[in-house]
Amino acid sequence: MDEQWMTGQTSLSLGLNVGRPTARRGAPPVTKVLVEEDFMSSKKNHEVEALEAELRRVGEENRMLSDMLRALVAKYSDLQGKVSGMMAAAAAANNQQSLSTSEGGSAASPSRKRARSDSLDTAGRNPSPPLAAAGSGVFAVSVNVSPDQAECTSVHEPCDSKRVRADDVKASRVSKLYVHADPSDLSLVVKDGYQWRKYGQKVTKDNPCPRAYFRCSFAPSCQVKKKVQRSADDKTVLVATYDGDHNHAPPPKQQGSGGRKRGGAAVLHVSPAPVLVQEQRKHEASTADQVADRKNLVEQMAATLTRDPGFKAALVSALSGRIPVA
DNA sequence: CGTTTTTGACCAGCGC
DNA sequence: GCGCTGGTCAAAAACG
Repeated sequence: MDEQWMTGQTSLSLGLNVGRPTARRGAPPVTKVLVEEDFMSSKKNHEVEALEAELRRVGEENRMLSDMLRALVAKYSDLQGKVSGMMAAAAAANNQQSLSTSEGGSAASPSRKRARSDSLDTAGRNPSPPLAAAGSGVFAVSVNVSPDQAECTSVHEPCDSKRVRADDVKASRVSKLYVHADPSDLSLVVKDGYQWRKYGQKVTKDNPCPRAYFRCSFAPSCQVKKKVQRSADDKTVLVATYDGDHNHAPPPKQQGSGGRKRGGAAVLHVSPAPVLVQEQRKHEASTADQVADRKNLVEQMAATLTRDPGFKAALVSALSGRIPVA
């Protein structure tokens, strides 16, 4: 990170009082010390000076962290806009390319192979889960990437590509969804508007929380799979990994279909949906709406994060080791 | 009774 | 070849 973006930001009232309250409480009032303890005054003075210096340093650090967080949010917003623009451009380019080569082409690249297999069920396909609107303070971020990139885009999981098989690469896209769930809710259920049937659960090596495996139960032919696991870092965050695309329209909004209770978290989908050729025009028409939605979401996420004392603590601990103390 | 969840067993890929 | 690990299967249990 360069310094400029940090210094450009000046005020953000986050209440990041890093260590300040305890320092204050630990130090007796200066005047009292000076009056009552003459013989120790010089020693106490030193302590007070040290504490004041520490206080100033912590205050400065507090301000710096606030600035960094603000800049981070601003940069995130900016990058999100750029990424969506690039994805739209790339999709448009792919659209043109596939249109020019899809008929009668013999030298099929891997990506074209996938596109062809996808085309079998392209009609009526819904590219990404129609995630339900979030409740207040609940958010999720989804990243749509190619399968081999997917493992590296997660903040919560280490890059681990050894399990990426050839047929996985050939398979359809992978997207990740981060859902802020109630910590007291132990279920691994992410409400995303589709019906899922759990077919397995496993405890993985890198995370003590079990990982649940789901298949789409709405359409038997639908090959979409979903893995849900709590983040190892933050147990309140559910990480849902979607593997593939639904080949059917989303089910009508169910109020607990089948009568079964559906626990879990409300989510909010942030990412641009993976756009297929046939849906490209529709997508472009709604790009303006999506940009506006993303802006709102970024603001909502920032508000959520800044309200969360746990996030502040984690941010402070994460950054404290990286900021050189004078 | 049909559907979903649970859970131990099984399988395949990978590293040593 | 062996052990480890992630993913899937399938029978039994649970649920509405």
